Amino acid sequence: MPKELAKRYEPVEVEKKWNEKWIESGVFAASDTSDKKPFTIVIPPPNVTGALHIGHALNNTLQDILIRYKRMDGFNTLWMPGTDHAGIATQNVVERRLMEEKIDRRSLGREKFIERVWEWKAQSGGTIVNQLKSLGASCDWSRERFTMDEGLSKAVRKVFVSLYDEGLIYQGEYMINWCPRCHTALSDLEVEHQERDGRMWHIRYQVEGTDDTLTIATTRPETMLGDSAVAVHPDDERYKRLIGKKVVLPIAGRKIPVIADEYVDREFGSGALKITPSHDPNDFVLGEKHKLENIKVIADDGTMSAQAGERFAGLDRFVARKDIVDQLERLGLLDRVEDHRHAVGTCYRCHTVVEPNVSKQWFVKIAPLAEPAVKAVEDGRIRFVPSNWENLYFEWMRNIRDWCISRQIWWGHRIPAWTCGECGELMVSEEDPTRCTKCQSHNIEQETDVLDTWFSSALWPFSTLGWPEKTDALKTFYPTSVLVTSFDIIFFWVARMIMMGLKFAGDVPFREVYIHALVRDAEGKKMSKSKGNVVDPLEIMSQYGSDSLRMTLAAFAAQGRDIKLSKERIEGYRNFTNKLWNASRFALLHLKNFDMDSADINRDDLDLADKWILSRLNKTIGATRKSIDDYKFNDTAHVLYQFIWREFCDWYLEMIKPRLTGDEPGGEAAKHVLAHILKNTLCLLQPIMPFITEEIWEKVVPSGGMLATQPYPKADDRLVDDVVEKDMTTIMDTTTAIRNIRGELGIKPSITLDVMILVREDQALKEIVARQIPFINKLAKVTSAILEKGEDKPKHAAAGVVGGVEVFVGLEGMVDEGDRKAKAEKELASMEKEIVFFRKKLSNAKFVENAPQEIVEKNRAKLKEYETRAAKLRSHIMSA
RNA sequence: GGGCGGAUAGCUCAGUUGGGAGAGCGCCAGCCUUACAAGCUGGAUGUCGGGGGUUCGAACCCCUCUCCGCCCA
Repeated sequence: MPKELAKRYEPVEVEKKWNEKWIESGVFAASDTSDKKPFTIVIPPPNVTGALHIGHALNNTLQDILIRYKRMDGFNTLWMPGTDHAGIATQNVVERRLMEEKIDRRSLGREKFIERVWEWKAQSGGTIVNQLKSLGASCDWSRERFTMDEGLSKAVRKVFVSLYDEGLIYQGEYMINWCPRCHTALSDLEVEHQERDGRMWHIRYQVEGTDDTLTIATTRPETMLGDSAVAVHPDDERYKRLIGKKVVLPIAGRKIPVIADEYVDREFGSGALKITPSHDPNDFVLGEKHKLENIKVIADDGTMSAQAGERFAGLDRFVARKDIVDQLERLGLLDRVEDHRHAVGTCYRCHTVVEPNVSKQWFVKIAPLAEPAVKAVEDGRIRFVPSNWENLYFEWMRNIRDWCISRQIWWGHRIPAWTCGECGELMVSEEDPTRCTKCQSHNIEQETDVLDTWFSSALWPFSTLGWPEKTDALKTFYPTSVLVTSFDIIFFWVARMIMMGLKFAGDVPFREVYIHALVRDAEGKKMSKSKGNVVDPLEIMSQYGSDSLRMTLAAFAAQGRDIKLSKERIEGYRNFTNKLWNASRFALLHLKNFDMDSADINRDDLDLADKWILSRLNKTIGATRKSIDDYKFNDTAHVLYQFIWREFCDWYLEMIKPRLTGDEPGGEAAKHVLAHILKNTLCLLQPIMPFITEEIWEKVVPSGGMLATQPYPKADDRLVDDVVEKDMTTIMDTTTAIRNIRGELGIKPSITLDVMILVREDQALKEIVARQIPFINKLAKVTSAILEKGEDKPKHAAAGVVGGVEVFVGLEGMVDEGDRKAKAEKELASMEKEIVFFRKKLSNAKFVENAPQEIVEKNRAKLKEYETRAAKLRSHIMSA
């Protein structure tokens, strides 16, 4: 027997309770060996030391909706959870904490520092996982992984070594992006370009042995100390005569050649380009081509190096810039200065301006990996949803450059390469060597660099399943079903997983990639702590409950558009949670002694409303399933919202009240249907709002299992009945027509009105309406009766016409005659407008000829309906 | 400079084989109506960014212009 619901829903307590119960009972656990069809998602691993932000909330809500739906629908469902070690970000956090103790990591030493990071991980690492749990994320938590776990680290080594052995990993001196603050190389992707207001300095270089000068233009005068040449276009008449000559570098006094290269854009700046191979990627390329000297004038910490000259060594690069400009000005070599807006590369972790730098790094040769990865998407083995992201993916993959994977930090997977101190032999191996493989010396040292965090993330879909071991989990769950993520990490992560999955796990890592929106603030700006415009999901969850947040996020998760979120928008769905609670409370009040397991809708005493709500339920089931299958979560939320609030609560519950309270027969049938609808509704809603539905379910079926393990409803087409829906619509419209008259004429709701209902032609409809009179009475607060043929229409009545039904609301002594007439005329006027519209359309021969018969008929029917309604109204106005 | 997305009610947004424009919030009016005032009932609201074209018919297809966002160089 069902139990009562508390008067109010208290989300915080309820959520805590179910989190514990779900996890204890193991309902989220997947089976490595099961006959059921698998459905797998690997979580995009959040930073282990991070905290849940609204983007996580959206990302994980959507995954959880899919997972819970599939679990209920009978799949062997695995949602693999875990966290990422987030090398640079985590190292930065720990460094900052050490700074508070006035400790520099270098003085602490590598080992001690790593210890501190592990300590910090132990201290804060559970936070985000617990936050995901409070969100309701139904991961198989027993399988939680971390990118630095032993197993995953083994996978990293194995991949590194085999790529190296195949020649796909190499070490070399190339131009990379250097963050002087994080003190590490970054991949191209990790550089964010920001538009900034800068300057363009035009500087005169003296041509050797003459009074002639050559003016170059630069946005970075401090790099001139490292210039190795000046380049001009070979066909540039202005400079042709200087090609092959030398110019004197101001301040430094070095002589550098003037070279010709078609790369130079004659229109840009002065048309003469200073070349600094050590500090500009394009100059680096030109430098290689023309065999120019690399002079590194900016050190790794962002200050000028000794090579920049004594006067500048140790100066910050931006201080040096100012200094150099001042000197040039004094020397009269500064031709002019222009304002110039340009893009500046910044570190994606700390937003320091990155310094292009030539240094020795490890790279992955990407082309051989990218090719099969492109093919996998081209031939549909991986599908992006929405599909337009495929273009972005192709675009990037076609222009992809080798991936710099070494980072000069300490926190991460240390590169498994060793160098012999005696003979210089380089050894790369999975196991730590104890001696040099060439000269047997024990004097060997491991590479100090660690790998880019994304290197290990790229293996996530199979490393978490036990690879390189051939585990049952891997066999059962790989390839995974879908990856859910946002577009900003398609390059960082999605593309790399595809490459690595194909290379090492022998198949695509996932069949589909669902790309969801970015969450922005109410004005559409990106949320950030510094702007102070963040919506904190934890605050929302404690204030409104996780379910309200989840429902809101789902409702706004339309494909292809960002989500603008604010508290007010969440309140609407908090109200919906409340509505669901109260409707369930009402239902349970009336189902006190009802055996919920016996709910039987195959009865012959069902009323119109019963059949209607069953028909609506089954259409809703179909629509809900389809929308989740299509990743249209906003549709899912919308369909359920409309069904529960507008149909179930507003109409069905109101209509069965007279039967439930015994004023009308049929109470038993109503209870069976009510129980059925309630149970199904909870099932349908569970993937989006797991907590409240589970809590209600416990009261609805105390003896049954958890809602999270119930089968997901399947639509039963036999219960879909369009005739019933049409009849019910007539009853609803009739009710609304009466309410409208009351409202428009300002009659108090407390007054019970007398209504006569006339159905002129349709005998079947007349019977249906007659049967529904008690319910119309209740819903519109009237006493109504069917007007028989020959009976007089009431005097002083306001008339309403709905389809085949006319209503006459008796208003004697209540309303001014003029008001009543005015209302009828207003309605007539709007109807006549419709009639004109349809007549015109139907009198167009071309329309009738060309439009599909179905559409023409539809228009004819509408015209006819409006004409009869208008005729009826007219006669009422005349006779009133 | 190249690419992608967006412009629909006051606000936020739905709207696919082209067939009389929708939701939520807000607004106006009226209500304690035995589940719910976080609620109930009724109501108002649109040159679907501008212009042109295709079509019997365009929010939707084509061209063009304007504005806004994002990504890449």
